[in-house]
Amino acid sequence: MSSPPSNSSVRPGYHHGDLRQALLVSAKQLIAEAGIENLSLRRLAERAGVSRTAPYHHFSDKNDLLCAIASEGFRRRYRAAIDSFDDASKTMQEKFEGFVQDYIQFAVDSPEEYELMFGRSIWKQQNSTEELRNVAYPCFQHQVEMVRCWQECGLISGDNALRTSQVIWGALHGMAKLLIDGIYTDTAQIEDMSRCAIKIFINKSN
Amino acid sequence: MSSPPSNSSVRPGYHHGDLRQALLVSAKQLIAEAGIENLSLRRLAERAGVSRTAPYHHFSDKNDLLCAIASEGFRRRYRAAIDSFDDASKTMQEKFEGFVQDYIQFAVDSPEEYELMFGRSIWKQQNSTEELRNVAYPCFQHQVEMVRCWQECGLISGDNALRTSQVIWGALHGMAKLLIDGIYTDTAQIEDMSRCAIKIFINKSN
DNA sequence: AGAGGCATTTTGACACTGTCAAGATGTATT
DNA sequence: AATACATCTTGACAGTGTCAAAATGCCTCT
Repeated sequence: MSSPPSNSSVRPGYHHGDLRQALLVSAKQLIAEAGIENLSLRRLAERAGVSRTAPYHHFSDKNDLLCAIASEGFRRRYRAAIDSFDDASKTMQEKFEGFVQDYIQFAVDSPEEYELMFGRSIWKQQNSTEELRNVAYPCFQHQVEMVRCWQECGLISGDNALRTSQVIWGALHGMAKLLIDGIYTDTAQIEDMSRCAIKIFINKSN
Repeated sequence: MSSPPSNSSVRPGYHHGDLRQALLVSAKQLIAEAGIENLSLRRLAERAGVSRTAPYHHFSDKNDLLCAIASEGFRRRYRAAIDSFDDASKTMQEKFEGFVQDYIQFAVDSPEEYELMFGRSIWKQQNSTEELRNVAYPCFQHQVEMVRCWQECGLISGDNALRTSQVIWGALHGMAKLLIDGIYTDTAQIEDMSRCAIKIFINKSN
């Protein structure tokens, strides 16, 4: 019954101040620690020091919560990708290599967050929130535009940017998934794999 | 309660006939209908006409059941891949194109089964059964060997068969996942995407 | 034949989960 | 101060996977 004082946060208002934010923070923690499948709203509430149903006043659903976390992830990824691509001190090839390596590295460094962002749970059916779509689609779009640039400058072959982008993203996504899902077990090969992928996608004439 | 099975085949245990097989069949049905996340052992048992805990005498775990189903999938996939690759009437290029298209098609046709076979649930941690590993690893290995052949005959570039195979499989897996997870929504583009992937991976000189 | 042995199945229970309906609480507005 | 409102809690329901103990039916050995 009486829950332990539950350390963690300082509560400004007596109504916990900002539960929504606290939940998001705790959720990201829990996910990073124990994986998505081990995230339960009840434990989350307990960790935040509130009752089991308190979260329902800030998120309509468990799915709603997950979408909010994923949205944050996409925002971060998007910004990182833009910053890297707009870095004037890099050549186009360096940008491409950076994109590939950063992508894989992100997935390997934050497997649970990656799983959440691209997993089936939030994209299948009508599960995706409008907020999630509003931040994720531009992120996908940006990848297509980068590929178009790399094609126009001759770094990458092919004429259809969308198709090429789908294949390249597919490759990165697939390798990332196979790695973090435990099918590619040897994580020491990551760098080699990335290099091999880069070599395949870049025009041979360069 | 019911009269003895006067008809049909001989089987070991007489209680149900062959519960294990019946469970596998029902499970595949349920998965195909409602997805993996909606498969519960209890509903499965109910559909098979037994009590909730009966399945536990044929599968140690829910995970054990899932691994058994996935194993079947791998066996089927493996045989199909071998048959296709050993078809003497095909050129090497036709074999490669067939491999790519068949792979994507399999995933799109049986999304739930594909999800189960390559999803994180059974591969993460120590979840994978020995039986599963014994049938899946040769399947993966076979892909590497095919890539080695395609490299040796000059169809595909690169010298390291393992790395190249990882990238190619990654691409197929990634595209498949993005499709069946609902991120690539336009399924009409599947064929175009496959063609684009083939074009990228095949040596330009051909 | 009978009797034990064993695989199979069931009933009951436990600890979880997400989520809804009502009520209680504190804060803000009038 | 009184009222409105957002927030939080308690209680409850229907699920879930899984364990322990008991019941059932078939097989084999003597």
